[in-house]
Amino acid sequence: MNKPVTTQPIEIIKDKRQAILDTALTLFVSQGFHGTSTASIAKQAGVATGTLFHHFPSKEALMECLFLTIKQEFADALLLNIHKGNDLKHNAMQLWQSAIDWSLANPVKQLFFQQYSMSPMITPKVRDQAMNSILGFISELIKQGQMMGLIAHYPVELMLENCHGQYLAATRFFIDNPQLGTNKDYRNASFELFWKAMQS
Amino acid sequence: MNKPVTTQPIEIIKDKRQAILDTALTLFVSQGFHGTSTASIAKQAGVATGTLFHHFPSKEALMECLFLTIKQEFADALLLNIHKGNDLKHNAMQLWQSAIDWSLANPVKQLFFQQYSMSPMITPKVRDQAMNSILGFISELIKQGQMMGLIAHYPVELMLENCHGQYLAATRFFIDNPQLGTNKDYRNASFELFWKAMQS
Amino acid sequence: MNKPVTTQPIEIIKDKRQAILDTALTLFVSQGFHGTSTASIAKQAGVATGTLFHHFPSKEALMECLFLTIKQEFADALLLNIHKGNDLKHNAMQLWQSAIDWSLANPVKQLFFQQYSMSPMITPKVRDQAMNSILGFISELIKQGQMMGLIAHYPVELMLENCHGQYLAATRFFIDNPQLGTNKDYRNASFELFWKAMQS
Amino acid sequence: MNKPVTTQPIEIIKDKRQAILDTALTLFVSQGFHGTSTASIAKQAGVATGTLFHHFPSKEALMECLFLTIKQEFADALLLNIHKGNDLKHNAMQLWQSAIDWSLANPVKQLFFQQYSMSPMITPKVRDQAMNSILGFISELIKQGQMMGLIAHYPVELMLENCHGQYLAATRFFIDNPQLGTNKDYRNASFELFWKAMQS
DNA sequence: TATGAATGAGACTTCATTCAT
DNA sequence: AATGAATGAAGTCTCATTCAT
Repeated sequence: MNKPVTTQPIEIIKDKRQAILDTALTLFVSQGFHGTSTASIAKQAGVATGTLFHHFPSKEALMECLFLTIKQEFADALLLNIHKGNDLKHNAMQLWQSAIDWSLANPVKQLFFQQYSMSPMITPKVRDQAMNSILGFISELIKQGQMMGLIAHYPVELMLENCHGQYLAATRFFIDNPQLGTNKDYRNASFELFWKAMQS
Repeated sequence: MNKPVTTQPIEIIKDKRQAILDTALTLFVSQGFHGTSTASIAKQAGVATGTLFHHFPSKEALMECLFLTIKQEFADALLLNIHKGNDLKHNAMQLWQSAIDWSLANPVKQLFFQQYSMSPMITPKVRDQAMNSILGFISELIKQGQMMGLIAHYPVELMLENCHGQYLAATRFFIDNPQLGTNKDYRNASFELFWKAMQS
Repeated sequence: MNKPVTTQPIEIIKDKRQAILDTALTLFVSQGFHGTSTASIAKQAGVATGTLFHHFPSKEALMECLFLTIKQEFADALLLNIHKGNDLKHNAMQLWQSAIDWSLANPVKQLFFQQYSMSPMITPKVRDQAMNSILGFISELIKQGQMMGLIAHYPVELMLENCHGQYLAATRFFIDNPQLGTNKDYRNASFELFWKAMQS
Repeated sequence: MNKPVTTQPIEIIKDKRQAILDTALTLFVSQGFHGTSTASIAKQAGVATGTLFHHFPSKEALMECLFLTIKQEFADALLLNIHKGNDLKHNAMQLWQSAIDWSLANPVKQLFFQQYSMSPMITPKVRDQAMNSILGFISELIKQGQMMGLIAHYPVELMLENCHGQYLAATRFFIDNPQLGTNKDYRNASFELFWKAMQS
């Protein structure tokens, strides 16, 4: 029996490891981490139960890999749109809108963050690592702004946490109300709320 | 055998149902919902496994009861400190400080909210019910402020979500840094960030 | 607080012991012995869980009491209609019709027999005792008929078992098809099948 | 390590699924459905508890599978011995004797039928399906006999139920008195009782 | 007689993980 | 790399029964 030289649809060629990650994302978001069995991930991904454990040593490891992969995707999307100009507010706005855009383009991944960023499923070490690498340059922006007198002089760590909280709130709102995601008024309002809090 | 005139320590008299709720709170926060077995709750609460199910039909029902009970406690604490004066900003600050105070006085309960307010362990129906009954008067305050020209004219639902997000961020910060909870500068800063976002 | 002198409806006055027996009958038939908890019997009978165990030392004892009580009821109904005439076939028919009548008048009790007469819930001792006391005079009738040359000369124990089997089949049929219970043709047919097997 | 050329005893080669079915049959008959724990089935079958649930989604499903499997076995045994000759009574006798033979050769399976054919453990749907597929050709035989004037003209469904009842009675008798199973007189008597009821 | 909270053994079932193929 | 039958520990929940009131 010869192996036929097929030009199969992309989805079928896509390697099993990626299929497992994709399926895990969907199921973790819709049913929770403990509500999702490795068997169900394997089944829906179209692989055998054993296969999952060839690619990931454990369920926890799969979760960690998923978390870091998506965080990296998010960071890449943000970095792509950073054009350091002289206008700090403009830069901040671009960053904010990029982040909102990404969350609207990847609602399932954003829901994944909402659910798991703070959950005990993610070890603090992994969480902090992911957070800092992303919030690192936010922190820099805030310090710069303060030195330039454009940003209020509150403790930086408090402001950082506040940024994160407002961002989560905004994406939560837009994901719950998808039709407003393209509405200029709402989009601007979400940034203005944020910026007013920050500015001096 | 005479019935002894007991002056038992309060903790022992406290009924078993409450002991179960208290223990569940602690364990859910420290080990997660799925990481906590009903057997361990019962054991640590000093009751038999069957007793838990005598008072709560299921583990989920126990969680729901716990969530609503604590939300009510929080709401009661806030309502106690509302003194409607003419100065809107002052009123808002009192509310904000009451909320922060409560979270510092009840750090475990606050952690419980951080973990479960957005989790799939809580039915959307229950979550919304709890949210609306509490955030209801916040919504009213915002609308009043807008009519008086003191609060910015952004969509109310977006502002509401933003309030919640900033509150979660502030309590997260103070619980992670307990020694700053009594620091006037940090406390004021947390309110100022919030208020600046809101004001017109 | 005075106890009012009420003339309560019979159902409420009916003593709790009987209420427990009645409820147990219904539930055992509809949900099976193991599918029925003592708690559910007590609840539906309108008594406390403990009360059941004041009247019956155990669930098994309740079952046994129920079984014997109903068997006795059935036997009483049959004996009432026995008028020993000279016509053996006529006597047999009266007996047969009485039995069918009883089963139609007490369908739940008949279903109870269908389910439990042969089940391991009833100890063989109790079962045999109940059986023999009733089938005793059937046995006598057969022997008489054989001596008179009216009944076929097969082994009595085999015929006895056959009688029982045909009776169960007939009641099963009439209970499954209640509208045919009053149909003369079906009623006569059920007896004729039985009698033809028996006669010599 | 070479794969040994095993000539293992048949019992050990027999797959685990079958071992579970066999053990379940024995235990359900001797201890009842609810008196038999899935753990005890697995243990006595020599497999892990999980294995049972790998092959059968639930205890109920195991019961259903067992019931249908045995019913099929019984039907196969009957069909094997049907030789449609011209003598209807002879055909009926062959069928009757085959059925009794099967019950004597498989007493445990027959006891299983006695206990569970009418029990609430078996869904009415499953019960009817099994019954009809087997009793289907009995029904045809009766109709044929009636057209040929050999069988009494009573309602077919009533006669069918009667057949079943007499069959259960006969097997009950022979299983309770195993030494009479080979006794010609008793065997013939059991058929004659049946046939006399049927004939016109 | 009646109550119903409390008990704890034991039931069914799930599931992450392994391993021979 | 891939498979999927097998494992057995651990989880949630049920329930007959007791006992202080």
